[in-house]
Amino acid sequence: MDELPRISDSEWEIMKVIWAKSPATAADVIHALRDNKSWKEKTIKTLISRLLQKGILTYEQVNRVYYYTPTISEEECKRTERESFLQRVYGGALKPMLVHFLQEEKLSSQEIAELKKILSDKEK
Amino acid sequence: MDELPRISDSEWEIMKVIWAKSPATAADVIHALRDNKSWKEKTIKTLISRLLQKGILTYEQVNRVYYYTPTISEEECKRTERESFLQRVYGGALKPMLVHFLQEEKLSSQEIAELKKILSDKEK
DNA sequence: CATTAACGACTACAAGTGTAATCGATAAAC
DNA sequence: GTTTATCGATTACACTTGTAGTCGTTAATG
Repeated sequence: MDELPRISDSEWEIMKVIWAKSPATAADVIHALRDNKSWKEKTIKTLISRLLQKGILTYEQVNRVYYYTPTISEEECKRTERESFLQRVYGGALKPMLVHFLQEEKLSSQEIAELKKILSDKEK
Repeated sequence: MDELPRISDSEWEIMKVIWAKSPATAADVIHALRDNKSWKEKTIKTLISRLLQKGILTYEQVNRVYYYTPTISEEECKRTERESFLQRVYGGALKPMLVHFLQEEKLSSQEIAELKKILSDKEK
């Protein structure tokens, strides 16, 4: 993969569904998003088409049903997004970003313990 | 401020300069970005105009020199971006996002210590 | 078989973005 | 004073994004 194309906000919604249910049909996606998104079916179809064009999805046709599969892993996309967010908003400065998130958001004490453990492990 | 408009990637570059040097002229921005961005002056002017239109900048004219000032604080914009990133990519799940960042990126042992302290304080 | 329903393909269209160039006014330089 | 250099305002233009609608084919229904 030479250059990974941008995935827009709306496209992310589609991708999250398809990553979760890997060979997914358009109907699957429509069904999965029916409740939390007020998109028309056609809108979802359009987004899927664009993801195909961008090469982020492929499909396999079985009895005239299209099964869509991601060509990029969710982890890879997430990493790209993390990098781009970190760069764009914090100029790449990791610690200040983490501090903001930690101070701003809520975490259970169990989650805090896990994070501390990760940090300790990292400390080596 | 009712609805805060989106700040695009390029616009962020401009804003970072202006936040850093609060009443800034176009020349200041052009100068600050000359090295790491290959934008033409006109491009920077356009971006500044759009930020004005969006109401994210105001200007004060002193002897035909325009001094631009942000109307929104950097912290507020960062918070918005953090929220949007967290929501879009991780569906709002804070801990997994933090785990990814912690595992993937480099931190000095001092930074690790600081983060652990923040976590401990949070634990209360 | 003919009608209809469903699906993907193609078309639509305005707003936002990246990336500038041109225009018009005015200030600085001769 | 006239020319020129600046500066912001206006215009340009293709691509992306959000948000669908229409078309043509084919499958299911009757």
